[in-house]
Amino acid sequence: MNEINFKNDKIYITNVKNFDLSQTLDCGQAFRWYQKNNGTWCGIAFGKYIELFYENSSIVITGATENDFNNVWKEYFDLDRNYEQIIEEVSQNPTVAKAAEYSSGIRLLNQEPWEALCSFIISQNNNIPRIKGIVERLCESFGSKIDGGYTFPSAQTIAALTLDDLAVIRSGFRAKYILDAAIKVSSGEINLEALKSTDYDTARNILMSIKGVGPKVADCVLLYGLSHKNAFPRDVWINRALEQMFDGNIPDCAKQYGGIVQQYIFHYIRNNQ
DNA sequence: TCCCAGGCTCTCT
DNA sequence: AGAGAGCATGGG
Repeated sequence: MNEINFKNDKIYITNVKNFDLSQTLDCGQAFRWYQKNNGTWCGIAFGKYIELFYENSSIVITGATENDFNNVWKEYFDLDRNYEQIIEEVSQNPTVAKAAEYSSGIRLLNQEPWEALCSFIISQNNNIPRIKGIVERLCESFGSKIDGGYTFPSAQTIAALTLDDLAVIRSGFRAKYILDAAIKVSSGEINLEALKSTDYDTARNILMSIKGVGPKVADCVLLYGLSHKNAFPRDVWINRALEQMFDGNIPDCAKQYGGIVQQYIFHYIRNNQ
């Protein structure tokens, strides 16, 4: 099991398995992490900015207090989940084993529900570099300035805007979807937190009542923002992979940890044609 | 330049 | 219920 040490304003994660910074922060599950020239990863979540890097085979976090770590980052980086055991289980399928081996450093981030919803609405019919650009403009335009960058704007903040206001982020036809989501969430019509403990089918249908949210975006929100690890988002890449590697069917071993298997396959196919 | 992107809505059968 | 066009924008 990994051990955590707090020393000189740094947090050391040692003996952690299945946690590769590049794989985890740049695999298309979150859009606000970037790497400096010196290799350090930087990003903002839950209104807080941190940096991460390697030091003597440990992962080091700077910019976070011990309370931040215990209340936010430990859960965000899914540090209590045993990925080694999950990989062992799903590797009963040799094709999944290949994808899991290739992607074994990915941890599923537990992101803020509203950020996940907004980000994956933006993701539809879009490419990852451009998604990042739109999300960044959204934060710079409407988030709060903190050391290191801008926070992700709240649903309340977005709900108060007009389509003209949103034109600056250049999200195209998705702007009206972002607005509808913001209104439904900020008004309380949809309680995202509550959907964490709502059964998968019901939560998925509620999310799909938002304009611009279909099966795929709903599954991404469930998986990345609402702790439903069985959700299995199917995008063009996954459909391509399922066709090429699994005869078009989701492998049986993906029932319990569907989303984690999905992420392994997604990362594998994107980096191997 | 042209194709396509972590899809969805709307319309027409 | 299922198929297909259209959608805003810009990265590669």
